[in-house]
Amino acid sequence: MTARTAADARAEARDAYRAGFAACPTNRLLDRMGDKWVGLVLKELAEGPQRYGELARSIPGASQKMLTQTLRHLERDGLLSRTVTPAVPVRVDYELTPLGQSLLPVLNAVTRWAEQNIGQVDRARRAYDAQQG
Amino acid sequence: MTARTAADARAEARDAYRAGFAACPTNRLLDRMGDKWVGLVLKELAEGPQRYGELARSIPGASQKMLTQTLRHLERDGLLSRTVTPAVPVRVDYELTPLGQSLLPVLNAVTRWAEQNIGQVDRARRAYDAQQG
DNA sequence: CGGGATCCGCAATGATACTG
DNA sequence: CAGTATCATTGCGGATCCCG
Repeated sequence: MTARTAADARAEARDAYRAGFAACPTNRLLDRMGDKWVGLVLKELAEGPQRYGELARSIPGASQKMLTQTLRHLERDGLLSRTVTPAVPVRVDYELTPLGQSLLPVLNAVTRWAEQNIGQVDRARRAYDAQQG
Repeated sequence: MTARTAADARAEARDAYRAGFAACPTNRLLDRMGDKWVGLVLKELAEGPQRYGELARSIPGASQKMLTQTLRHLERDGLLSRTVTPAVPVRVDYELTPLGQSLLPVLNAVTRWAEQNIGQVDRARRAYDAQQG
């Protein structure tokens, strides 16, 4: 059948919308910042360059894999730079780029809102949960 | 064996750290905002109250399930209110609460950075990909 | 020291059908 | 109209072993 059902139309609209959605800068950024360890890594590097091991010790919650993956993503996006110093043993330093530093104020805005309003959120959550299990 | 291996110690450190991590307001907020459709929904409701169907049409990329789930989460966190008007057919309106509105400037900060810097991010990404496939 | 490679479980996401 | 219920998928996050 070549009949165009309503479902087909909806599916097409979805796909078209999602193409635009994936390209939307805001959502791309939110997606990145929503990555579990991105916020922590940026906060750590905000205070200065650090070696891989230092980061790993500062953020013991992240597995090696996730820490490396997070660092690679941020490097790919140009938010931080990775510097390898050939020696024995090898030394690798991570540092925020100017672009990465320009993101810090945004991150701080998020942090400030979160700290100031987390109480209200928790109260709302308790009220919601109490009212209807 | 009751021997305490280094792996055990690391596992404990991880768990302890993660408990604190889960409680960190910033990460909780980033997690929520990172939810795929939260940004879109907030942007839509920023312009005024809307009915469920309006939202669904404005955001065709989201399935019914995900839209409803997103709305429920935001309602639970006290960021928006859900008003049911008993009628035939039923009418349900969603509206940002003051708390939800107070989050808009933060979201706008994210949007502004994203729009201004997405070009650099894309350039960095192309450079990274070109250099090492 | 700073990873890479691999395998795995589970939760997030989604498509579809049905309901008050 | 505004959902709920159900089932399928997939990929994130993680554990573990190995390497230069």
